[in-house]
Amino acid sequence: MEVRTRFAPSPTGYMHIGNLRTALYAYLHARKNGGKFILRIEDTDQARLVEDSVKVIYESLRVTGLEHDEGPDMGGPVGPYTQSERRPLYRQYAEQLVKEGRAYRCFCEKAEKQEEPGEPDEGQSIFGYDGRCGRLAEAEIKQKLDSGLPFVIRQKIDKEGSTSFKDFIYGDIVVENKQLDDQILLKRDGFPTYNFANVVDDHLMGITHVMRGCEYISSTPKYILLYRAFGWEIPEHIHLPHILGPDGKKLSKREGSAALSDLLAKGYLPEAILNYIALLGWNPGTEQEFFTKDQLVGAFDIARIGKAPAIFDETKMTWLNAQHVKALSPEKAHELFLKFYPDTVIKGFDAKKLSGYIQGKVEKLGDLPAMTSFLTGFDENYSTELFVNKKNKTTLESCKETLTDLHGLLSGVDAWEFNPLLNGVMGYSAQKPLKLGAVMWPLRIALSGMTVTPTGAIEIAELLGRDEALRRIALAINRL
RNA sequence: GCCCCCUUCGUCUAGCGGCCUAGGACAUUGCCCUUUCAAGGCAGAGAUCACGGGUUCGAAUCCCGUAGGGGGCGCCA
Repeated sequence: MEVRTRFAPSPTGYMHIGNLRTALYAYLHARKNGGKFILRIEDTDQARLVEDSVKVIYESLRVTGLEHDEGPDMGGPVGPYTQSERRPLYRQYAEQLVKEGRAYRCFCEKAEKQEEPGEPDEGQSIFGYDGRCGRLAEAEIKQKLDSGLPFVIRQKIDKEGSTSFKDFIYGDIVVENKQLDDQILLKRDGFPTYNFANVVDDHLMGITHVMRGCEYISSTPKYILLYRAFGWEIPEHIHLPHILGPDGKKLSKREGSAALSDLLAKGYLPEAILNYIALLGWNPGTEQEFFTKDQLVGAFDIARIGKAPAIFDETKMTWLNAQHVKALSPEKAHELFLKFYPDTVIKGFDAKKLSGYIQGKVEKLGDLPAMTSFLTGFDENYSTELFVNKKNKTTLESCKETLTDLHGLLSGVDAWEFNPLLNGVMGYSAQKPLKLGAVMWPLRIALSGMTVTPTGAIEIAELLGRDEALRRIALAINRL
């Protein structure tokens, strides 16, 4: 049977990284098995519709390359793929259950959820519905209906016994039926709840593997009861452990890494993001950690998904991102860097050359402005203490001497290019004699005013150009 | 309150009864390289496998309990 997975986000306005991972796994599983990856929009909450948020979903899938085979934008054999357009279907199936006595109309007042949970009400549970409308007599129902009372449709759950299912990750899950609520299937406004729509749609759309966050694991028995009520085949259920923030709590927008857009803005490569989140809860069974998207497709296996929640560690993602940056072709890297360089760098310097020099050191593209600040934002008041370096045995005095020599030497260089510059400096260090590091250190400090730079002294000198480089060296000599 | 789930270095993880003196990666520390600080290479430190009982010749691996954490109990998804 063809594998069919789906990603079913609700349009909230941003792509949560946990949801993205769910999409990734569903995508990988479908691709790995030559199946179909379907996009379904779950917009059944009319009160929460966010303008343009469907676009965010399309855009997120596009930039990460998680292309779907069927969806609202391209159609497919089991459309429509937007739940708000499937309302008649849900009504039809809900009515069918009512007719069969597996669901009933409930005329009760809306039980507003308290915003502040506070102390749970003593005694009477605020949890669950007592099922009273399920015991209404035929005549009462007719009378309420005739008087135009609004109603919802609730699933009728026999409180005897228990219901179980086998989760692919978590194994057998058994729940006493008395724990199960007569959940609402169809809301007062005629829209289905998630609880109902997901079952109807997953079945109608032929989904073979239901992948979603493990917050649904407790309600899955209710879905199982629904599948049984309809006599539908139960798909494979694959509940995924959560991704947590550094504090071990839910990954929140405050961390600045909960949304895909945040990560992209910081300059993480889409492929690196996929690579990193794939490893949060899954491992290939080998020691490989660097994966392109295609390599993930090849290596992915739902059998190797773990059970424990994972903490999102931006440090490790940064490292992985650096690996992906290194793997880029120089042309591609430069093209991407261009989007992050300040205008002053692009206009004032050989940006292409710069990109080539620093590619191996870029961790995330958002660091580029700070990394290149020494070019345009040279701070002439840098501390002269920077010149003192134990390892290279440089002192303020030695640096002054070296720089004075270098200034004279470099002034005479014919072509201000990497090789002549390097040869000049190397010749000087050999002749002096001084360790190359002892020469390079003061030169680099003088040119950049920084102790750590994204590239070496010669490269910086070349990028700055003769006049500026010599000016900075002269400045350093004066200050020493 | 009731129910479900989870628990191996700081973090991501390997491990599915003997290969474990618990392996790898990030981070951290030190060394090396000397066409440069960095990057790269190498090495070290870091986990009484949450805790307590069992089962077994043998347990990180199986069973039970405890604790801690997470999730669910919405006319949200």
